[in-house]
Amino acid sequence: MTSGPTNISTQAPLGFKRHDHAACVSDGLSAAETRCAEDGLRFTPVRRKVLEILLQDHRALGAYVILDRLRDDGFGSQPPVAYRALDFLVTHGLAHKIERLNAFIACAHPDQIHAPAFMICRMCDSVAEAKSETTRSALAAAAKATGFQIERTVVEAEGVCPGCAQKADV
Amino acid sequence: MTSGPTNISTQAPLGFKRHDHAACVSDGLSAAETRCAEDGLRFTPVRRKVLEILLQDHRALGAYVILDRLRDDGFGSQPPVAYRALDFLVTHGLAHKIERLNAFIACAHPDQIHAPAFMICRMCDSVAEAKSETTRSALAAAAKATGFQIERTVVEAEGVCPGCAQKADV
DNA sequence: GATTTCCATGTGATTGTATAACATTACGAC
DNA sequence: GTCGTAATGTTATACAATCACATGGAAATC
Repeated sequence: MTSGPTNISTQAPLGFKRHDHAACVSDGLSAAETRCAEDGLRFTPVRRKVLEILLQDHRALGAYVILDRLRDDGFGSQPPVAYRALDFLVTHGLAHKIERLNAFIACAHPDQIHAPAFMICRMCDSVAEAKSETTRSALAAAAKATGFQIERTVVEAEGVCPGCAQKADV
Repeated sequence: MTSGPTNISTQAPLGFKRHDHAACVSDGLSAAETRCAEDGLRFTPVRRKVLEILLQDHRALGAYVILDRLRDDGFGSQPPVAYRALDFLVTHGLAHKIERLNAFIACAHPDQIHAPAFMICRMCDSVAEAKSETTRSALAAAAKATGFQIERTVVEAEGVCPGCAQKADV
């Protein structure tokens, strides 16, 4: 493969922006390795493979799609194989579940603790992760008023991404 | 049953607050009737029954639980019966889906258009609906920055409700 | 009032999502 | 090495959601 200093090797179709997508995958995997080493977690082959699969798309993948790809690579082929790896990744902040879609996506900011917010395009299925501290604090205020203790938040917006909006406007 | 003017007939265990729960059900049903009459919608027996079932709990019910209760009352027993009624209620703002639980709950403010936010207690499974305009606007700001057009939002907080927190503290 | 049309319901079958339960294997601590 | 624990493999099953098609009933049209 030819590659210059700022070569856009894999023209990522999605994520709302063009970017060097090969870097997403390798950076994501090495960030996860570092993180697991620091925290004494075992970044086993299945877990690594599932994260790699997730990193390849800026869209949410259903557990059974992931399972199919695992099977292709010679891993176990029953649902728990995929679900356990996904549980691990989600628990340790390396991936997120998109509740609206019953699907999973690699974390875009694995280096920091955060309460994520997502924007889901209903036309191209791409999913973007936003750091939404403001949203979180607004929720926290509402909860405080009633004495509710928040442990986890789900914030997902469904709509049309910039790219698809442009195409639809024509 | 004895009953005074402000009798709390059914001591509602949940919803984060004690209240006259019988009123929740009857008020909810009549609000729905009014609403459907105004908008020329058909508030059929199945739809009415499903809303009544939802109103009886301040918790989210899975589609199959609802289906079981429908069957007990002599309605159709196949999944589509429940899902169609739920679709109707959700579409017209009389109920909401809690994505985190893949379950449904009656709307607490059926009289106004709103983007709801929910607080889900992981200990007692009760769900409270908050009017959270601030949360919505925070999300809108984040979306505007990237050019994303929001059509629908999912805002759900999971944690511990005041009542359960108190019990756990002991 | 009969007919047409549309919407709602009933039913069977199927697909997708998720977990329970249990056997087996690999790893790390001692 | 062996022992406890964590991870994986596998079977089976529960729960969630939709498809496709038949039936029935209300309202609109004529």
